[in-house]
Amino acid sequence: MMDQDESHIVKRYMVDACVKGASSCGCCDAVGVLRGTLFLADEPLSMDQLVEDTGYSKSTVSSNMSTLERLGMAKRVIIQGDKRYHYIPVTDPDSLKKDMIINKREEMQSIMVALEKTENDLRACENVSPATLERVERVRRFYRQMDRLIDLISRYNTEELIELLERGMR
Amino acid sequence: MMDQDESHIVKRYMVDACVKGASSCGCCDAVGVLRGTLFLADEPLSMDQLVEDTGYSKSTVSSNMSTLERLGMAKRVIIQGDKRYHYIPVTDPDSLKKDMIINKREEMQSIMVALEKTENDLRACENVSPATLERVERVRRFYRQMDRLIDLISRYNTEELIELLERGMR
DNA sequence: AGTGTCGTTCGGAAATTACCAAACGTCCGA
DNA sequence: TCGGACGTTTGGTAATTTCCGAACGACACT
Repeated sequence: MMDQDESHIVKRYMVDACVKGASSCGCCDAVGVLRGTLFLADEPLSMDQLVEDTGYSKSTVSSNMSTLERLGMAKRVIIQGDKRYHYIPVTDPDSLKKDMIINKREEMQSIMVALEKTENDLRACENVSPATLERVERVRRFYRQMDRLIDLISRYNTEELIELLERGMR
Repeated sequence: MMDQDESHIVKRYMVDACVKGASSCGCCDAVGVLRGTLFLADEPLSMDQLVEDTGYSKSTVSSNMSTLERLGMAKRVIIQGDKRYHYIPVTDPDSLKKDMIINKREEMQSIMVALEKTENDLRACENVSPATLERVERVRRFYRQMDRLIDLISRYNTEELIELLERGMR
C-alpha cells in the first residue's frame, strides 16, 4: 500500500532533478524522466519496462535512450538468456565528468571556429572599426582560454583537481 | 556596394556562433542573434537599432535583451543627451567567466538539493535495494564534487588557473 | 495637466517541437 | 524460408514556444 505511494514520491524528486539537468543541456523532459527512472531501478531495465514505468511510447523511449547513450549517461548491457537490450545508468564520477567535458568542449570548439572565421573576415574588410575587431578578438581569446582550461581539467581526475586547487589557494 | 554584402557575410558566422552558444544555454535563437549583432556593432545600439538590424519586433528585442542582461552577456549604458537605453556586449573574459560559472553553479545547486532529498527519502523507505541507494549516493557525490570544483574555479582568474594546472601536470 | 517618446507587458497567431501509432527492417530460431 | 520478437524510423497530431502587434505605464519636457 504505502510502498507504492512512497516510491512514487521518492521518484518525483529524482526525476525532477534529472529533468532539470536535462533541460539545461537542451534536452527534452523525456530524457530526464528516463534517466531518473533508471537511477531508481533495482536492476537493468528493458525498453518495455521503461515504457511501462514512464508512460512514454516505445518510439519516444527508443529515441531518447539513444540521446542518453550519446551523452554518456546510460549504457546498454546484455542480460544472459535475454535478447532484449537492458539499460543501466552511468554513475561513475570520472566517467560522468569525462562526458560532460567532452560535450562542453565540442560546443566550445564549434564556437571558436566561427569566431576565428569572423576575425579573419573582419581583417579582410576595409571599413571595419578597430574597436569592433578588438571586441571580437577579446571574445575569441575568452573562448580559447576556456577551451584550454577545459582541456587541462580533463587531464586530471576530480579529486586531484580539487586537491590541487585547494592547495593553490594558500 | 561590396561593403554591404561583405558585412552581411561576416555577420553570419558571428551570429551563427552566438545562436549556437545561446541554444546550448537553453535560450532561443533571438538571444544569439542579438548578441552577435551587438558584437559587430561599431557603437552601443539602441533598441530601435537592434529592431532594425535584426528584424525582430520591439517586444521580442526587449524581452530577449533582458535575458541577455540577466546572463551577464550584455549591459545597458547611458549615452549623453539621449534618453534611450543603449546596449553593449560584455567581452571582459573574467566577467564572462564569472557569469558563466554563476549560472552553472545555480543549476548544480538545485540538482543537489533534489538529490539530497531523494537520498533521505530512500533511507526512510524499508524496501529499497542497497544498490539503488548506493547509486544515488554516487551520483550525489559526483554533483557535490563538481560543485566544489566550480567553487574553487571561481576563486581564481583564468590565467592563474591555467598556469596552476599546467604547473601541476609535471 | 498635456504631449510625445520609450520600454515593458499581454493576448493571440504562427512556427517549432515532442510525442504517438503504425509501418518497416533486422536478427534469430525453427 | 518462414515466423516472431525487438528496436528504429516515419508521417501525422497535439502541445509548447516564439514572436508580433497593440495596449499600457513611466518619464521628461512644455
